[in-house]
Amino acid sequence: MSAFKQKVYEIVRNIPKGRVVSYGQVALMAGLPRAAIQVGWVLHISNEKDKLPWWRVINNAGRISTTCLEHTAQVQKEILESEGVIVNPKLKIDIEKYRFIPNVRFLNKMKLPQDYIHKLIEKYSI
DNA sequence: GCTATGACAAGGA
DNA sequence: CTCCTTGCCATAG
Repeated sequence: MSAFKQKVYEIVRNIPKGRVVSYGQVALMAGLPRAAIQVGWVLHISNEKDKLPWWRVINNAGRISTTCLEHTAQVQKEILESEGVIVNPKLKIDIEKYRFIPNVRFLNKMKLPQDYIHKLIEKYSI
């Protein structure tokens, strides 16, 4: 398994219940700022969906964007709502209200280079 | 190594 | 707000 996949798994596993993140955020935390689409791919092909809170990952527009036939957007909506996240009928979520902002300790856990972490802190003041 | 494929993102129309 | 286009980059074949 690639390091990228492992990081994605670890990050997604650590998203708190009732919070959400965007694909781009996960990519950023995995060390690949522009690999958002790959994050979706990793979740899509993952055979550990039962261990991963994949439903807490949505796109940056605050919309559920899965096309997976086994785990539909409707299913994702219901799981999120069961965690207290409000999803409107058009699958839209107030992402800024529920967005999970990682702290420095969380980033350190991801084993990213120190200078990369400092960049993130600088750029996003987290 | 090259091409096609996306559970994406950002900006324009 | 909703489409559409362009840029992106890890994988699969």
